[in-house]
Amino acid sequence: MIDGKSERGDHPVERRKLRQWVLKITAYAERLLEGHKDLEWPESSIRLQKNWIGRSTGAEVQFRLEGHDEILCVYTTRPDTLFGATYMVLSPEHPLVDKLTLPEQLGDIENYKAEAAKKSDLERTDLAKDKTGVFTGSFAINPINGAKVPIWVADYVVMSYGTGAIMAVPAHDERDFEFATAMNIPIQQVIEDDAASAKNESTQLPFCGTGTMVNSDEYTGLSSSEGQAKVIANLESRDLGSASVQYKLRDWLFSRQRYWGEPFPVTWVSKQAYEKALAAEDSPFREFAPEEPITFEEEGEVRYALPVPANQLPLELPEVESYEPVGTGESPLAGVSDWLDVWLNVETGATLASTDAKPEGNQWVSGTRETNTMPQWAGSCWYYLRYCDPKNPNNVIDPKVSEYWGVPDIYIGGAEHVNLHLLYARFWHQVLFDAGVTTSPEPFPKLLHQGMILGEMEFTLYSGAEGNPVSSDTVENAKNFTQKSLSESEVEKVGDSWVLKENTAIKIDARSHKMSKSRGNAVNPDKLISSFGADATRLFLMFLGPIEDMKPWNTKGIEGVSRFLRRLWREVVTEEGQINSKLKDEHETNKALEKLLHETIKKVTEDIERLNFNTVVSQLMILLNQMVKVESYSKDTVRVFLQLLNPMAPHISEELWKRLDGTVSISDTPWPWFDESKLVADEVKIVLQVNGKHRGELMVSVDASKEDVEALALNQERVQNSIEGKTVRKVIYVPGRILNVVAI
RNA sequence: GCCUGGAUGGCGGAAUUGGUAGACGCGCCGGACUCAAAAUCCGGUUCCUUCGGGAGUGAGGGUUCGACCCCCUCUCCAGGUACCA
Repeated sequence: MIDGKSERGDHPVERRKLRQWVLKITAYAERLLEGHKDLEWPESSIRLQKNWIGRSTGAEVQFRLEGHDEILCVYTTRPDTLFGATYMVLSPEHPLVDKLTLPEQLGDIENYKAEAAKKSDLERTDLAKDKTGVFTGSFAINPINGAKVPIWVADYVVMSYGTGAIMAVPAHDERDFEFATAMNIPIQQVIEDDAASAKNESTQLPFCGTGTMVNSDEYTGLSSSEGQAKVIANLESRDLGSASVQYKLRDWLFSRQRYWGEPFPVTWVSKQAYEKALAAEDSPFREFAPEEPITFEEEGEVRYALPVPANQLPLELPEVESYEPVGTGESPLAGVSDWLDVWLNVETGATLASTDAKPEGNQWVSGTRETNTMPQWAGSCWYYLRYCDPKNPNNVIDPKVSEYWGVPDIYIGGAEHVNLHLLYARFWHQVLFDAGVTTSPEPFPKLLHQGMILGEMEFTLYSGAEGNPVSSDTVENAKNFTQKSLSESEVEKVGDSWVLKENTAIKIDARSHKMSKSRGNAVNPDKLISSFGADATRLFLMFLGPIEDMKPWNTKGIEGVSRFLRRLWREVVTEEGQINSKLKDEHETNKALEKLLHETIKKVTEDIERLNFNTVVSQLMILLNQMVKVESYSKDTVRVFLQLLNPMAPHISEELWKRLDGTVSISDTPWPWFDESKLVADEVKIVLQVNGKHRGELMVSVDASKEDVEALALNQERVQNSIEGKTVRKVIYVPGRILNVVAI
């Protein structure tokens, strides 16, 4: 939406009350938080969901109203600041606003409400700079000390959180402080900042932390946390409040006013029809009927939501000529009258189009189908279960099948899904778990966010109106300058910045951008595959860097992995298509190569487990480089190499495997194992340091003692030179790694 | 504003437990092969250097025999989020 108009088509946008369906995700808020502890997810993603669910603890406090019988209930996380409540605020939509508005304030309040209604939620928060509000003329009584506090209406309080009303404590809340200052409302300090007091300073208001209570009668001197408990206890004893937990999470609006999407399996009927449908013991309607009927009033008549019985499912969308809106804000389905209006048999559930004549018998009643449809989440929240049992006509998934397959081992997806899909799917899964459909409590035990691949590095030169080049660090708004993209040969790096070669005073903007159509920097994988093959393309994507990182693309880099694969091919197959004669039938005899092979098995196995694919590729390159260097090696060594490569480059590894007399497919062979004993060398390299500085290295046998190594080290010329004229104070020896001589 | 990541050669990155910083690859430089090119192979490639060394992982400080790694302060970049009482 831009300036009150839709971005597409420029239509005016307005808010309208609509009948909607919501899923009660708030009932699972606690479960969704609780479940986090068993998830192997990035810390930051768990934190994101936690913040989104937004659990807070505090108290509901009841304020009596002067001259009214109603009670004004507010939610606060800081009952310890109750003595500092110098005014109250109602959200403009709060139901008590009209009642509390005195006649002389009526005009102002009405105007203010109208203004607030015009603003979208976004605008209301966008215009957060200056606080606005209007006094109602009424007062509330503070339950803790009987003080009379004025009641205001302001849009910085929203109806959808807590009770839609607050007690305002300007001394200890930034927003209230801002508002009170603007409206000239008294500010009463009731908490002291302990850190400031310790330094003999006075508390800087607004002070929003916890501290020591002051100006609070018998509570003065208590810590915030003690005070909170005592204030709540006091209120509870007088039935004027109670401890309370609130969530930011709202119930989930699950209906859409469009054609596409699963229609809600509900028929709206009269009260008589509804009761009749549920009366019979064996009624097919009973299975899905809610405990309390769901109703709404339409043109003075109350309509009852009768669930479509199982024998009528699935309810499918009607074939229609047009998906155009009907103009009322309802779904296009509301215009498909031969689908919309039905004759319903309240005993059997049978449903006929209303274009047919009404069948005989008083068990047939008229009904109207629900026209809202479901959002795409209706499918995306459980597909991973359904994939395991896609043809099951009776259930989402057979619980036995669910138990066999379990849930996805790992979910790889963007972080933008954390507060949408991943939260929604967890909710659905928990509901299905409670219903006994699935046997695992959580759908995605392990989560990984892959990083985005950016376009190639671009060098951009900015020029002013006269075509004069401008240094990029002086450019604040790029739109005011002409941009020219430069090739790498026109720029060079000086210090930390990229500059123009011909004028090194001009800095160049050098960065990678998101791949996008508009920028034209997208890379077509089909082209890569046709030039380099699918194996090289896969391998390069993995070689680029850590999977979670955002990385710039560099098409030239694919040459490297392509060469690696071609070199491997040449190692195994000669130009004539024969197996290379350097590959021997006997077991590996080259000790050094065998050691490297086992190191590679270990590293590849562990790195795949950790999803460190880039280092898997590096390690395989190291091994191949060594194989190329030596004169000959065993076919077994190549076979293991191919097995390790197989998950990364399945085609070439399978082909070479077959050429090495592989009878079964390489992917059916067991993963190679490494022999710990093959990893230990007879000799190890010890790095020699003097005062932490590298001063040479030494090969010693693995079981050399500290004394032996020390003696050898002190014999080295470079070591001697470094300690000349100094006294050796200490020698630190890390077996197999390092010997550090500390000399002063 | 707040929260979360991150910063290492010309570039992508490696260093998994505090123990040789720059693995592996790209690019670049030099050479071999070739009539030539492609392909391939060999050598070099952090910076400075008086060739002994010295400096170096965004900046500054600290802990340690030893710090890319731990602690403090700051800068920049990326992502998320915002009247939630």
